[in-house]
Amino acid sequence: MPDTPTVTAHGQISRPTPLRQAVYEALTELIINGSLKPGRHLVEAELAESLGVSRQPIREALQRLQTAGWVDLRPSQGAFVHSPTTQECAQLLSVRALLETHSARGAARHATARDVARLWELQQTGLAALAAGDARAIVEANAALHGHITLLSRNAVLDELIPQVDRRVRWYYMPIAKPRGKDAWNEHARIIEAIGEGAADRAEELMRRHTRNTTDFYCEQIAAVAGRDD
Amino acid sequence: MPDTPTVTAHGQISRPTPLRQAVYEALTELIINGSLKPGRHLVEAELAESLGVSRQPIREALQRLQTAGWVDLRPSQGAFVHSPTTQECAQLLSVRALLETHSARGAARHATARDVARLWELQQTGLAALAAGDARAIVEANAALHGHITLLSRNAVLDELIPQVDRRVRWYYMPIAKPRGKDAWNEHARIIEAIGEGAADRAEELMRRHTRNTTDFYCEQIAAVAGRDD
DNA sequence: ATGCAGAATACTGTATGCAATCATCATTCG
DNA sequence: CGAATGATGATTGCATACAGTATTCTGCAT
Repeated sequence: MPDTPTVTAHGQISRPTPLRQAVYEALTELIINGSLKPGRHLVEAELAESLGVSRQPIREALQRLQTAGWVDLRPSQGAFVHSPTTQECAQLLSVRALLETHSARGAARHATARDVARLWELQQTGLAALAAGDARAIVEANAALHGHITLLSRNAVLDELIPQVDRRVRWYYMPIAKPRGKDAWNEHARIIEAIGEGAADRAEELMRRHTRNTTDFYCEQIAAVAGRDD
Repeated sequence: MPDTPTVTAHGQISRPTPLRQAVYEALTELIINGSLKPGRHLVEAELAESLGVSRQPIREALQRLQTAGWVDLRPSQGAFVHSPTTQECAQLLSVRALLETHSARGAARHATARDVARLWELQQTGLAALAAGDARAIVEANAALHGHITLLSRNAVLDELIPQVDRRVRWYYMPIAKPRGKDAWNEHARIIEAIGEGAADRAEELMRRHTRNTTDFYCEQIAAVAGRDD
């Protein structure tokens, strides 16, 4: 994909994409897909050369990666890919549950018919991915759906905070996406219905249960795995 | 104060503080105390000169300031001090309520006697500031108390997220700190009691009411002011 | 063999310079 | 007289160079 100016879907004019942004996206991708493993020392000069840019945009991207929780930045030592603990994953999921529950309520209050139609489209995408058994596509569709619900909540603060939590959850979520899949997408359907009817309380409660189910499922899976090698 | 390595109170060895950190703190201070007003264009070269450093640390600090919500960073145009809308303040307060409620529950479950004693100390500091009528000190003590509760929740994710929300709330909160004061600190006392007894449910509920009261109070005040000049 | 001291190396932190981009203002044409 | 257009100055984005610090390796004494 060339870095020439492009036009977004909304007809917005595109400012030339800063390199630091491209670097940020490239690095998150490398971390998510496992090319850069947790704990690995990220040397600025290496990254700069392999991505074909200077150290400056690398440094700026690393700053953002730190606040997003992808890397740990230790003074005069450099950047290290963040190593998640199972404890942290559980905390991340529980915080996500809080925030998304709140956003479901907001979505139910603000969504238009058009918005809801879009949610059903995303739901279809997810079901297709589930049928195809593509874990990566499932996780992506899941993130897209949840992200759109957040958008519909019309809450700028949530919209800023949730991605920070959610993208990381997405990372940890990958291994359990398939087994959890069927139930999760049934729950999605009922949440969308509630949003479509503007039933704020019901949407909130359904989302609360949905995220709690996901959290529980995750913890069980982890416990099962931990039991094997402890 | 020289920047030679010193030893902190916890016996930790202090890595030399990067300039970007100092710049970050200096700029937040300037924004909070009003020297840099919302909407103002922050020119890198100006800041660099006035702080006596080069543009590089300034740029890195601006990156962090953006993710923390203090400034808006528009590509190839530079940084602008974020202009909060009343709507955004309300959203910020409601999200803070969610997160702090959750952290109060965690604190009640994990706090030791020593931790609780520390909370009472902070409470005393707050009462003293209240008696002195020093709005700035009140806000600071309030932030310190809430921050310590978050710490006690032993939840790394909350500990990372709440400051992002809380520091901004602190900013908006300044004007209403005094009138809200008395009630707020009474509520604090009961929350601390609940934490001391390890009563998670009660601590959670008290915190929920406390943050809701604060939110309501803020909205009323804003409405009153808006009524005047609309 | 083991622990320690010191030098060498590698990396980060900071400063500076140059090119690309944007906003502003004067100018010209309808 | 107003609007479109081109030139100019200011500012950001990126690259490179240098200084300070941490880590590692080697050699030596115990």
